[in-house]
Amino acid sequence: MKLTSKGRYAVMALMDLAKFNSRNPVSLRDISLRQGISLDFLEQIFSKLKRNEIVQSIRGTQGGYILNKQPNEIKLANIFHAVDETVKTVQCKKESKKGCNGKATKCITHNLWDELETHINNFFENKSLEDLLTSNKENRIQ
Amino acid sequence: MKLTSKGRYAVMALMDLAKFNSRNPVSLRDISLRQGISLDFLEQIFSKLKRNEIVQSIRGTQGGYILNKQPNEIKLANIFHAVDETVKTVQCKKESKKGCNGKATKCITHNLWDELETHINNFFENKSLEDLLTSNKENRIQ
DNA sequence: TTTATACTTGACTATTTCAGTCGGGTTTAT
DNA sequence: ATAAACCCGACTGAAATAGTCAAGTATAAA
Repeated sequence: MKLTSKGRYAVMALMDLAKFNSRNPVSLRDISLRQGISLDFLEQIFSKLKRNEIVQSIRGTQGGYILNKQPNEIKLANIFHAVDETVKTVQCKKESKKGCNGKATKCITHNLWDELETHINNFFENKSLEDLLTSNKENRIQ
Repeated sequence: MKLTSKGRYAVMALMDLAKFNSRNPVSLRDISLRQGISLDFLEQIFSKLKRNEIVQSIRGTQGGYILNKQPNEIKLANIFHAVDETVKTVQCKKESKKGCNGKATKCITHNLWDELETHINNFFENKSLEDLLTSNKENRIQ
């Protein structure tokens, strides 16, 4: 099981954004430099974040992005959902009509993955950007 | 984030094994047919399960595999560990000496992934094969 | 003792996903 | 005007995944 970089970068970038979000928009170039993330990749990510109304963009010189909500209103679940980071425990989820493994019935472990998915989603839904910022401040990391 | 088929198959196969484990060994061929998993792939998986002392093998005609422990002693964590299914939330784990993203310090989100990893591992460590069998029986699936 | 069943091992491969790159835009403050 | 920034879609190399394939060895049963 693994999380992809896209989701991780999205969280890193949004934390960065929240930290420097004092009035003025923050450019992706700045985030790219501070966090060590490819600028092109960041653009892809922010295009999705914008579409999902997590950030607003301001074009032109001196432009950049700003948060579209308060940090405590932005849950990890929202972020991951925005960048298509899904918790697909297992393929049987997709073709839920015909059942798993090509058979008519649900596979023997189906409920397990359901449960796990819920377990992980709970974690993501109870964690906001603000929570991350606070715990980050306490620990004095970067 | 996703779980691979190897881990899922391992769990399916062990549940199948536990169910039909009344005295006689169960052949991979039977499991393959019942669960719709490639025999060759099952062989790879069971080679690991054996190495990790989760199952025992009996060679020759009428041979097969049997569980090496009671179902309540086999946790999901053991199974996943055996088949190299790891919860790698994020790459910064690997090179923990030099820090994440190539910088000297931990990345801004490091603690988050640590926490998530713990959260998921708790789930796996508190779930045994027996638990799965019971809840499966209740739901009358397959 | 032959034979069929079943485990054992390691190399190979097609497909998909990931993480990013590249090349073109458009908008707007200065 | 021009440079800084956002915007957008296509492309690509590398790695991981999900198997396949081939060539064994062990053993129960006929």
